[in-house]
Amino acid sequence: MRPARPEFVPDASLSREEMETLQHEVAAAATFDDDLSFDPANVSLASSSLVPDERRPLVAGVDQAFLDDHAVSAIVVLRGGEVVERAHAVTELSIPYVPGLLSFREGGPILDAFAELECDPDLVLFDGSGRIHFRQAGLATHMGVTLDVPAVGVAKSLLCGRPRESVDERPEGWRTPIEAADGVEPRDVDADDTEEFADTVVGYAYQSRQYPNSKQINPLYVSPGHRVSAETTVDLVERLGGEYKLPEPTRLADAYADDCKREY
DNA sequence: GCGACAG
DNA sequence: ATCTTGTCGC
Repeated sequence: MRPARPEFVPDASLSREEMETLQHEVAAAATFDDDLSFDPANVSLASSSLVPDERRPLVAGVDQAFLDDHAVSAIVVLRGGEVVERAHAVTELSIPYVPGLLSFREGGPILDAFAELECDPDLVLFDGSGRIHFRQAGLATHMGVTLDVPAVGVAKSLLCGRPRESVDERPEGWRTPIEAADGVEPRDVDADDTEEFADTVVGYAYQSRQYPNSKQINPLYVSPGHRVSAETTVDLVERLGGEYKLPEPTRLADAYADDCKREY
């Protein structure tokens, strides 16, 4: 799979200011409404289904592992509970991690792995934020727009924005909106409605797992990457959840990245 | 100036 | 993200 929008491919050699300018363009090109090729209700981890394969989406999980200055980017594609393809790439890293600019460090390596992928996923889960980002252009948004594929971001901690309610000690399945507050810029520069933008729901905190008598687990922070709404994003992550905290596609990609790293 | 900050 | 054994609990 190759970039549909080459002009948005993250370039690690850009200046910080140029990176932020590109992020504004990516955010302007992003769609935070549902524009899917499938019915979210047909998303499940069941290995067999009465629903014909054509209507069961190919869902990909993407994750990375690191060794010194190299990134191992891994992609695992599922149809229901079955793995239908895996791909990976080892890429040299050129810049350090900077909060808010993650896609410029890891985006290129991820696209290298996508170049190795034969199929075209109907949905991709990324490890990081999408719309929950200072300029509404987190890793999932940047990659989703560049590949023009429905994308969601799944992060283990909150980059910015504000949970509507406290996220402490919540039961499995619980969710609460993440509002833009003052940490997220509006996309429309001409808008004079920045006050109400603060109430915009840019994602959700979602308690995917909780063990009975064990230490409290932190929620996941999910957000739209591209071509999916915040509400559908949580629904999809819920439907793709298995026995662990991370949704199955992400968890499998995580394990596959580690495997590739060991034998490298 | 202070605090916050995906992976 | 990564360096890492045992250990507590379902």
